[in-house]
Formats: sequence, C-alpha cells, structure tokens
Amino acid sequence: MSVDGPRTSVFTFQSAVHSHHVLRSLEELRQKELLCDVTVEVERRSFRAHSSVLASCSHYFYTRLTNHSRPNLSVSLPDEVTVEGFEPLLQFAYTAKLHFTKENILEIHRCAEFLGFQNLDKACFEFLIPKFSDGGGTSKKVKGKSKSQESSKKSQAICGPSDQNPQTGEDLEPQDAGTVMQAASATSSAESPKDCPPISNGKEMQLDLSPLYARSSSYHMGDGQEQFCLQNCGPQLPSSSVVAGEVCPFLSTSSTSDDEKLHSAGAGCGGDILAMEEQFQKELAMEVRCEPPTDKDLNIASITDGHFDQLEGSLMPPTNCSQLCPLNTVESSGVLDGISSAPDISSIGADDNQVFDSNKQTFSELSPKDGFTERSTVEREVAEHLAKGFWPDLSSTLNEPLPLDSIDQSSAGNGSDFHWLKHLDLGAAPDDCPFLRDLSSTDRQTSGGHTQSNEDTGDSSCMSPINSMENSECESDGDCAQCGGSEPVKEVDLPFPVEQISSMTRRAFLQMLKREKLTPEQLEFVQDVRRRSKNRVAAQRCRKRKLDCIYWLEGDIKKLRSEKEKLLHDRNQLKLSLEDVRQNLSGLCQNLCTDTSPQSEQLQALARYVSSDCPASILLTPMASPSLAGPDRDVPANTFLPDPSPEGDTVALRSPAAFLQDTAQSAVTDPAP
DNA sequence: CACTGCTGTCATCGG
DNA sequence: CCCCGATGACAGCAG
Repeated sequence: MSVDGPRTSVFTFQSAVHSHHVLRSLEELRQKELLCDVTVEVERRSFRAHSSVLASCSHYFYTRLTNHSRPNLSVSLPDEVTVEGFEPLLQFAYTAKLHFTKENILEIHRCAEFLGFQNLDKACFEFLIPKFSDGGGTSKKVKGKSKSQESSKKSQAICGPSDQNPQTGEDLEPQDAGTVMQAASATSSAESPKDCPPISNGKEMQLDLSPLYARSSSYHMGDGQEQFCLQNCGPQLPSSSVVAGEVCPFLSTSSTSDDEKLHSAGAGCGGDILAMEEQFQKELAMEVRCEPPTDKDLNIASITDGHFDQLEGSLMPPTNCSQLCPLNTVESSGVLDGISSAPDISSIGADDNQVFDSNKQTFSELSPKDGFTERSTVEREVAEHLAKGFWPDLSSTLNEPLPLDSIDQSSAGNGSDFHWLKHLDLGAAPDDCPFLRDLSSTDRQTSGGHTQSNEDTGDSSCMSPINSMENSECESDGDCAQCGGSEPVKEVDLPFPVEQISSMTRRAFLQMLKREKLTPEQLEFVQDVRRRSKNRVAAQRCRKRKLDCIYWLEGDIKKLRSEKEKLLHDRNQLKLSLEDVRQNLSGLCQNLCTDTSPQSEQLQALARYVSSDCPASILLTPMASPSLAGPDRDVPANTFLPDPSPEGDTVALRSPAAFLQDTAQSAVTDPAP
C-alpha cells in the first residue's frame, strides 16, 4: 500500500505478517504435498518440497536445483546427509524454526554445513554445540564487563573462531531434551551471526531464526530517510539501525499459534550472541533454582550493546510489560525518548525492577534530535492517519486532551510528539494490543497515584486508565457538549474500564453490574455510556450502509445508463436497416408496377405496405385470403408461403420477401379486373 | 463568515 | 414491558 505524501515523502506500508503467511502457506502446501516439485531422498526416505524454498535456503539445493528446469525432479542427497540432520533443516526452511536436541544438534550442524543452509549461522552452532558438549558459559565474564567491552568481546565471540568462544566453568549442561529454546532474531540473522538469540527452559530446543517477523511493518517516510514504524508503536529513528526483529504487538496479534505468540512476544530481539549466551545460562540457572527470573536477571540480558534480547513470554512475569514490549529496545528508544520521562510510562516497573532504569539510560543516550522531534507535523499527521487506518478506535482518542496531566515539562516537547502514542497506550482499546494491555495494567499497578484521577480517588488499583481518560476529557472541557447531561462522568470512578462496558455482551454486562456493587450514580453512568457507545457504533454502521447503498446505486445508475445507450444504438441500427429494406422493396415494387398491370389491388396493397410503418421483418397477414391466395393460384415449390390452412383464416408470420413474391405472383396470374 | 462533511447524541420506531 | 438495532434529525467541530 502506498500513498503519496506531501512533497517528496513517500509512504510505504510493509506488512509484518505477509511473509509469515507466505511461509506458513508454503508449509501447509508441503504438508499436503501440493505444488511440490522436488523430491529429496535422504537415506532412502523421500521428502517432498518446493524447489524454490530449498534453493532459497540452501546453497547446495540452489546449485543443484537451478540447473534443472524440469518439474518433479528428484534430488538424492549423499550419505553425508542424514534424515536426522536433514529433517529439522527442512522444517526450518519452511518454518524458520529449528527444533533440535542435544543428540541431533551435531548432526544438524553437519548437514547444515553440507547443504549450506543460510540463516542458520555457523556462529549459532558454534555457540550451541559447546553448550551441549561441555557446558559452561561466559556470563560471569560478561557481567563484569562494560558495555563497550562486551561489544568488542562479543564481536570476537561471534565472528572469531570457535576456540575463542568463551566458556566458563559454569555447568550449563541442559537437561536432556529438557529445554525449549524460543528465540527470535532479526532479518539480519541471515547476514549477521549475532542474531542468534536464545532462551531455554523446556525439553526440546527451538531456535527460531524467523526472518518473517524481522521486517517491521512500517511506513517508510520521506524517501527512506525516515521511517514511521507501526511495529514500534511509533516512528523510528532515521539513523537507527532498524532492527527488523522488532515486532509491533498490534500487528503481531494476528498470529494465532502459540509459537507465533511466543514469537511475537519475543520478536523484539536484535539478539547478540553474548546476550544470548548469558541468557542461556540464566535460564539454566533459573531452572536449577526453580524460581522465576528476577527482573534484574531479565534485564541484564535484555539490553546488551544496543541489542535487546527478549525472553520467552512464559518466563515473564505477567505484568512485566517491559519484557513484552519491543519498545524497550534501544532501537526504539528514540520512539519513546519523550515518553520515557512521562510518569505514566516511565514509572512502569520502576517500583520493583530496573528494566526501565536501564532503558532510561539508553534513552538518554539519544538526544531528542535523533528522534523525530524534527518530524514535520504533516508527516506526523499522515502517520497518525495511517495508524488510525489500522486502529480505527484510535481516531476517537487522537483529538482528545492528554490524559496525563503530570507530564514532565522537561520532556513535554518530546512527549507531545508522542501524544498519539500515549493515546494509543491509554485510550485506544488496550485489549487489542498485548503490549498496551500489559502497559495499562502495569501502569495501573505501578504508577498508582501519578494520575490525577488516581489521586482523586485513591483507588489506583482499580481505576481504569480509560476511566481516567474519560474523566480527563470532561475535566479538561467542562462544558463539553458531548458529555452533555452526563456530568456525573466527572465524579464516577468505575472498577472496570469503560471500554469494557460497550464491548461486553449484555449478559456479561449484567453479571458485571451484579458483581460490582455500583452506586446508582455509577449505574446510571455505566448504562448511559453503554447506550451511547452502542448507538454510536450503530450510527456508524448506518452511515456506512448508507454510503454503501449510495455507492451501489451509483453503480446501478451507471450500468443502466450504459444499457440505455446500447439499446438506443441498437434501435438506430434497426431503423437504418428498416430504411434499407423499404428502399429495396420500393424499388422492387416499382419494377413490378412497370412490368405488370399496375391496377392490381395487391400491388396497391404492397405499395401501401412498403410505405407503411409496419415492421419490415414480419408481416401479419391473413393466409389463404381469397384476394391474395386464390384457390386457383399456383404456388411455386420454393415459395415462402406455408401451406394454406384449411380453415382459411390462419394468421402466420410472413417475411416481406414472401409477401412480395406472393403478391407478384398473384398479380401475374390473377390480374385485377 | 458561510458552507460542507464528519461525528456523536438523542428520539423514535419496529423487531 | 424491556432491550436492542436502525435511522432521522440535530448540533458541534474542523477544514
């Protein structure tokens, strides 16, 4: 989807899920053996696959398959490749997920090397295999290092030979088939070995190098100089290395499978191998301790030299939004540089962990000018508009005043640039967005008392941000007409989000009313809100129907008009041909009149006929009329006249030629007196 | 400042 | 009788 922006700005929508869907469809096709054009034989086992997929993932297949154009070719792999090693690789080719165990990792590695599997970087194996073979890790080393040291060492660990792979004595021997590794990496995983991220806590390890989530769903603005990335919930830094692994929770919610959800949650990873390694050890350590990771644990591995390693969702404390949130990446810090200082956001997790502290640090490393404070208002508006396209509910909140009345003035400038994002956070259907939902809940839990409404009510744990939103809307605009008579809005605090009121079914609504002991005032407010909300939606539907109706009616009008024109054209054509026929008949008649006796009544009738307006193609005439077909008349065998009916008054269709011939014959054989 | 389009709300009707 | 959706009418707002 591209729309022309003002001036030279070009906006491009890039789907975050398209490539994922494509790959998933390919996998489905493979499972159904549809459109498979190659059979790979490994150790007498056959695997059907798509040559294009294989060729795109494997250098070996590329060279072998691109030299053959015939369909349904069969590729027999040499003995070096085993089923044990090939099958996970094939799976990887179609799912971007590599399932492996301690037992088969070596075999997979060997086969991957032989087949030249791209995206499965050597370094990943260099990292993984030692983990399985002799355990150990580098966390202790790494932890003690500064960021810059980490960076330099990391590059060595990544790019250097395997003997440099730092290992410590820490026993990291994973439990046999006891670890699940779910990791996400950026697109750059294909090119960069440092995007091999890592998390484990289950039986089988799954290394997810999906490039599918890698590409941000983004609006590229201004001939590529600036990007507005919805996946980052906001514009990206033009200068930032856009880590494609960042996935917008908005768009990734379309994923359905657990794997995908995990992926979505963890896709904000621009992993690096050290952080990966470190995290790996933490995972194992946590397993040993049989306790959930502390926020500190999570955080240390999360931010490493400009990259962010995302833990598997299952490991996260459910309310720890920061772990879910791709906005915590350094790459997206520019997006939040203004927000980070806003109490509602920055306070997330501030009570009990250091996640945001760390982020603040990284945020501060980016000056506002690196962000998009210089973004033109036009571009912002377009961005907002595009965002609204994805999240229509947003529209209702975009123009509302900020719900936060205590925004740090020092960051007000930046914050204003993200006002729409704040609305996203707090006003626009948080349930639609896992991140926002968590943000909201976390916000409620951790920043209680920061918002005015919370201060007023003292019910911070229950007060919905949407409530406060609504309140602020009215508070900031006391004579707001839309609030109309519902002044109680100011006073009513509800133990549930107002948004729920209109979205829930009636039964659930009643149950909730029953469950929550509401005051009459609250009850009235809630019912009023629900009624208005429903009516609002109904009005929108109604108007849309109207517009659709108008649209279809216009289409019908166009169609009917063209039909009318066609019919008029046909009519004109018929008129012209009728004229031709008349002229021909007239000529014939003239000839007959000169050659025979013109006194015949039949000829006069013919002349009248020719000059009449009767349709030329047909003629209704009484058959076997004594005047036209006398009993003594000799009708030629090839006459157009049908056999005379015995009844004598049959009406039949006769062509003008038949009529003419008949009349002429009659005139010759039976001259008029 | 008038006009227009959009949107929310209210009143009403019918299922 | 109540609820709900549809719809006309009206008002406010923004461009």
